[in-house]
This record gives sequence, structure tokens and C-alpha cells, in this order.
Amino acid sequence: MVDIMHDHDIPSQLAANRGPAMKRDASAERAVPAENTSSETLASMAYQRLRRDIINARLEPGGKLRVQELAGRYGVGPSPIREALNRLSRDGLVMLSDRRGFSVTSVSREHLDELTKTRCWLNELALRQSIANGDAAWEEGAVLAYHRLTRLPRTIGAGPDATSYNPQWELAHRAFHSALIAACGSRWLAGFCEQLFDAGDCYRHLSRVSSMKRAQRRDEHRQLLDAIVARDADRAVALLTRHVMRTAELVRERLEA
Amino acid sequence: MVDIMHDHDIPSQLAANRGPAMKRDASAERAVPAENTSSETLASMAYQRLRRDIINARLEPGGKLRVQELAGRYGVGPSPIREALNRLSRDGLVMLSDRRGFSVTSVSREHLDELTKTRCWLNELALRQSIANGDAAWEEGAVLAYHRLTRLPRTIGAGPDATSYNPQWELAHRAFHSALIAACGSRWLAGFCEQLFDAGDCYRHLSRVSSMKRAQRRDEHRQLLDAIVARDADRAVALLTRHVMRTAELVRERLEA
DNA sequence: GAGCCAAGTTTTATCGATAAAAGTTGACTC
DNA sequence: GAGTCAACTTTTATCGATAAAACTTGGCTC
Repeated sequence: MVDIMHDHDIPSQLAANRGPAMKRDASAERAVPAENTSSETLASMAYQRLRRDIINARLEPGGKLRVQELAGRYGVGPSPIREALNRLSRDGLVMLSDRRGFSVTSVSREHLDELTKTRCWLNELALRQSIANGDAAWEEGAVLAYHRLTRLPRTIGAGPDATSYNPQWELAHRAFHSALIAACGSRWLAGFCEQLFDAGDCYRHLSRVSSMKRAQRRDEHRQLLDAIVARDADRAVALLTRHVMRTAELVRERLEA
Repeated sequence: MVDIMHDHDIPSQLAANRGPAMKRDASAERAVPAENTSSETLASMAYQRLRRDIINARLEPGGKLRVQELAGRYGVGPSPIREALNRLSRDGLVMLSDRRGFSVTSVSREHLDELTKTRCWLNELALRQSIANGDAAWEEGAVLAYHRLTRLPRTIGAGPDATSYNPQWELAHRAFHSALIAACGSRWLAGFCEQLFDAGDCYRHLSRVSSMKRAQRRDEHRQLLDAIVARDADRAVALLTRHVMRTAELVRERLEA
């Protein structure tokens, strides 16, 4: 397995478990580095980190995930890693072959196309429901999520280098997309959409599609928000679909190169 | 936790594992009724059994799932059980609270309504796609799945007793519904539908809605198949939606009693 | 005397080390 | 050159230790 993780990020943050028992509530949104709680199990922490590392394309798709190696890397025993991998296997981020271990879900053009298609379908569904049912609180949630997104820099450091993704922006981006469909009235559907979002982000990070003009992207989010507030379902759906498709287009180009 | 499992089914088929450190080798394969391949891990077997027992409502919703207890029940160590529970937690069948163990996902009227709604939405989506894209092979798959379903008795033994569910019918039923949407062109969507189907079956078994007239139910499946073959998307969707809604209606009635 | 708080006990979950089985790779022979 | 056997690697399961949480019991206060 080719290791494409970045060393500076590895030294187990998990070891820094201090502080009392607070879950990932408001504080997680503000102060990210500490995303670990003493009341969280090692397995849950390993799950979060592993998930993040896969989504951020720090682990090569198709690459084998050796339990022992990961255990050493994250500074925990094999058991929590194993539990985390088992959970991820049901999230679609990790492939599990009995007696042959775990591997990062591999990517392909076909996979991407299916994923994109499915995202568009489910997003449309969820968005229309949200617009139809959403109350003022939902609307305000969307506005707030957008505001937070705009206040964060998309990258850290200079240039569109892959290592300079801003994890906070990524979180806020996810939160924004979740907020849009938060009023769809189905936790199942919302969960599915988030799952698909993660899988899509995996491709996006893999292809380093951060170089896309920031202004343009922000504009897409802005228009989306405006359509939401105006309760214009057709326009919102069209914008969101284009948003997803356009990203996929860029990813596809790079994937084939 | 109230144990509502049926004893006659429990005595671990896996318990035949005697001797010191002998895993599930060849002897386990023969000694056991079947359904276990030597190439399957204990964790995967535990996953399958646990999943079945939850779906078949043999484990009380909301009830605590004690690892040690389950280990004894299924005749394996705690570790495979733990891995199975971790997978199930991502399937939505098991709730996982850090440091507080596992429990069967609890049921409620709201939950059921959300589930039903979501099933209808996603089924419609998948069905329309399948009808639009499905080739002859897909059509034949549906016909075959229907045929197999009709050849099996819905219950074993006498009466509509809950213990007399025919596991083969349940499998065939699941396969039929999967076959209908097999050509939707998205493994994600198909997977979601199956997940929702399982969750729905959980409610169905819980409420013992097997007493519904068999003939009528079979008729619904038949009409559905006919609509498929006729490529009448609107009719197929209407039938499937009614099929799902009607079951939910029955479940809801019993749930409130 | 009743209710509440606190310390101790039991239960329960989590973790990591160890051992066994399956799979894999490479060399050797025919 | 192909097939087989053996050593090695990886994965998987179990066990025992550790640590946290819930329950219980006893004491204290009002």
C-alpha cells in the first residue's frame, strides 16, 4: 500500500485526551484540533480519524488497510482500529473481504458517475421536501451555515496545494449542505445524503479540485441560499444539481489524466 | 432487557465449537446445519445472525445488547460479537452509545412514519429508473424472483403464529423487492432501499403482520410484476407505494395497541 | 422518620497481547 | 515452464487486565 499520508499530521492527537466529558457539541465546531473527549471510546476516535483520512484522500483508494500498521500510526491497539474499520465498511468508505482484511474503497469512473447521479436524485428529493416543509428555524439555520462558510478561508497557507485544505472550511461546507436539507423530515434521507456527500468529497480531495475559483464557488453557494430563502424549489434544485455535476465534471477530467 | 427470543432457535449452532483453540474449521462446517462457509469469519456470521434476529424481532427494540450474553448465546467470543454490533450500528439496526454499550434500535410511531415516507420516496425513484433503463435480463430477474416467491409457503407450521415465519419466504420476499429496482443504475440507491426494507421488516415482524390475507398480498406482488413487465411506471409506483403504506398502516394500528 | 448525598461495590465495556488459522509468496523439483 | 510444497505474512479470535459507569448501601441532614 502506498502511503500518502502526511507525517506532520500523524503523531497521534488521540494521546491528547484531556478535559472532562464533553461530546462533540458546539465546541467541536469552534475549536477543531480537540475533537476528542475522554468520554469517547478509542474506537470512536479511530473511526472519526480514519474516516477523515479517507475522505481527505490521505489514504490511497484501493490500498490495503493493515490493522497493525494503523494501530501504530494512531497510537492505539488493534481492537479499536478493527471496530472502526467495521463501521466504515458499512459506510461504504472501506471494503471488507472476509479473511482478506480491509482496504480503502477504490475509485473508478463508473463509481463516480453512479455516485453523482445518486447524489443529484437524493438531494433533489431532500431539498424539495425541505423547502416545502421547512420553518423559519430551518431557514435561519441555512443562513447561519452560509455565513459561517463565508467567514472561513477555504485553504490554509499559500497556493492551491493539497496539503493546505482548511479542515474547518470542510466541516462548514458539510454543515452547509446538511443545513439545506435539514427539514426534509427524514433522518434516513438526511443520513444518506451525508454519506453520499462524504463519498463525493473523497473524490474531490483525491482530484485536488480546490483550485476551482473560490469566488465562483462561493457564488454558487450564495445563489443556492437565495433560492432557499425565496422558497424557489425548482431553482434551488437546478442550482444544487449543477453544483454537484460541475464538481464531478472537474473530478472526472483529472481522474482520467 | 426482556428476552423475547425463542429458545428452540437459540441453542447456538455455533456452540459446537469445543476443544481448546480450534476455530471454526472444517468440522464446524459439517456439524452445523449449513449457512456457514469455512471462508466466512465468525464476525460475519455473527453479523448475519444478529441482523436476522433483530429484523425478525427476536430481540426487543430498545433492549440492551450485552456483548458477553450474546457471545454465550451464539457460542463465539466477545470480539466477533463486538465487530458485528459495530457494523450493525451503521446499518441503523443497533444504537451505539460510547461507553454505554449497544442496544437494539428502538421503535416509535414517528420513526415508523419517517421510515415509511423514505421508503416510498426512494422506491419510487429506484423503480422509475429501473423501468426506464431495465433490459430484458432485469425483467426476467423480476419474473424469476416472483416465481420463487410464489413457490414458497409464507409460514411454516400451522396458524399465523409469529414463530412460524418461513425464513426462506422472507429471503425470497427481500429478493423480489430488490429485483424490482435492480436496474436503477445505482448501487448506492439499491443499497439504501435494502437497508430501508430491513428496517421496515423489523416493524412488520414486531407487529406480527403476517396474518394479512396471503392471497391479497400475493395479488399485490403479482400486480406489481405485471406493471413492471408492461413498463407502466406510474402504475408500478402507485402499487409499490400502496404496498408499503398498507403494511405500515397495519403495523401502526398494532403499535398503538 | 424520610429524603438526599456520598462512598463502596458490582457489573460492564474497552483494550492490548497472544495464539492460531487462512492466505500469500517464493523456491525447488519434475 | 508448470506445479507443488514450505516458510512467511496477515488476519482473526480469545483471554485477561484495566477502567469506567451504574447500582447499592450506609450515613447524614432537615
